Amino acid sequence: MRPLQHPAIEDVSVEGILYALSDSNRAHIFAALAGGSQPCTCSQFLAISNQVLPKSTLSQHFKVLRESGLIRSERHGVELHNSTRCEEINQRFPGLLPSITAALLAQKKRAAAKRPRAVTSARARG
Amino acid sequence: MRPLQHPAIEDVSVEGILYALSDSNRAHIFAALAGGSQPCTCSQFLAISNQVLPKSTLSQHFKVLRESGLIRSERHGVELHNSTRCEEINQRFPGLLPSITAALLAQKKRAAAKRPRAVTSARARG
DNA sequence: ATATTAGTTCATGAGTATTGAACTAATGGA
DNA sequence: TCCATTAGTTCAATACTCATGAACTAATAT
Repeated sequence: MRPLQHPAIEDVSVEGILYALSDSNRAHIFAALAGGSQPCTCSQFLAISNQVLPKSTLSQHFKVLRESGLIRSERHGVELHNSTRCEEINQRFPGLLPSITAALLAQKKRAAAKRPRAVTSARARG
Repeated sequence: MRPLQHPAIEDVSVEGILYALSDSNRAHIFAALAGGSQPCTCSQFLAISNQVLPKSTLSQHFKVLRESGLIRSERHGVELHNSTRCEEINQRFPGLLPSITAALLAQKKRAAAKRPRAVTSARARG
């Protein structure tokens, strides 16, 4: 299995970051990684907000996050340990990730307040 | 010609905003609208950073920006006057747009410093 | 009326996303 | 050592989305 590729921090683009986080599932994964203190495996996200994702799909999402520079993945035995690259990115683009994370959280809270028990659709760009 | 559709501010999603701005051309257009003091027409952007865009493509880009809630377009005679909805959005998602705009600007400056005279490619997500 | 200008819609080819199935690689037993 | 299990990747097929030339609409001017 070929080694995992991570872009150098100077090759990380704003557009790439925005694109990676423009998908609800990826945004969810990233928020969870950013919020937690420990690196997470991919399969911890096989279920996201009431929907089950095929693992091939999940693998692609992690690949997009990794190639955008948002996360770092390290192989430990059979699993991957994923963590964010927030510090590096925050140095390069100060305030960008915190404000996106805050906005996603605000949106989530508001949605939760509006519809007590419902399903969040993926790729809802409207 | 059917009237232009703008989402209500409470229907604007973070994902939609991030997606709209994940394209270099749209990000460029939005930054210009945000930076300038006057509403701009679409055709002012027929040329963007050394490349010429077909007007059908440009029309689609404005549609995406409009439907994401980032801009408002008003018909004045035969042309559209486009302006941002930054104030509304900043109230709903404080700090989000300023930090994205700042990051795009920082990236642009850095790129300009690195390559004295070159062409910026569209949809560069790497 | 006709021409011009600004922007939209449509059709199509190119590109990208999703996902089941097959695969690889690491590890843990018999 | 060999087989099973587990975690994740790759492949292939289908479905979807994007970019763009051509045809169109609507407003204005001549």
